[in-house]
Amino acid sequence: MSSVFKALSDPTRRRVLELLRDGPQSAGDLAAKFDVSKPTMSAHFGVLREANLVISEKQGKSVIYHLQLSVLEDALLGFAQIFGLGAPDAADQKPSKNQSVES
Amino acid sequence: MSSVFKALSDPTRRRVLELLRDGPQSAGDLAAKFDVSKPTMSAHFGVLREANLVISEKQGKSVIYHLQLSVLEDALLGFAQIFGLGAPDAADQKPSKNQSVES
DNA sequence: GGTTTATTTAGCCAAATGACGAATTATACC
DNA sequence: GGTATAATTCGTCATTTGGCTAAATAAACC
Repeated sequence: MSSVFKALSDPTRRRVLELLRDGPQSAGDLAAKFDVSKPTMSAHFGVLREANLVISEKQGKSVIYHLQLSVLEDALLGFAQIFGLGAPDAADQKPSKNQSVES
Repeated sequence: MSSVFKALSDPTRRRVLELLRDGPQSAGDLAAKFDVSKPTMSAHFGVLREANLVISEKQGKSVIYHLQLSVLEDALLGFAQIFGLGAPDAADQKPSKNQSVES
């Protein structure tokens, strides 16, 4: 769980996740979209993999990365819920925090 | 914005935010709840302050820290929304991602 | 003014992080 | 088998991070 937030703390890695939102991509295709070396990107992928934010699947000589949305969801919304945040949708005015979150 | 995720990447700092959820607290009172030295805690407070996740108010010889919930909300839910996450409350079954987030 | 109390700053250290180029591994292609 | 391509591992480096103790600052109290 801490590994997820650690992974999210780097802008390059957050960007990778955003790119993966549009569908699985190979390590090379992803790396091509960044200004850093491939070994560096590989290290970033490793951090994301270890946090289970992505899974990798070897296909031919490529490695395809898939986003694991559920892990991101659990971390982000799980943590948000601790603070009574989340679900800014009821009607369309924020009902603020009168939902008796504490007590 | 990146500073917020950076701040959230440390478990001690996340814990500080959780404690602050129950109301403002002095630096000393907060520090007493952790196993690290006060200077170390002061550095953590500095990171949280710089990310605007907390604000500090000097009161007598103490410094009172307040949680800035809105900043946490913007970062967490804002980022979650990029992925079509958020609001797991409609009725009570997750309607999953049929909300046509992309296309 | 001097002392205690609360917090931060200064200076240091070890470990982790993000970056690189070079070398390695693994697969495909001829 | 040999070569090209894709990705990772290795070794190195500079910077950042999180921790500490000691010193400095700030406010209250006698």
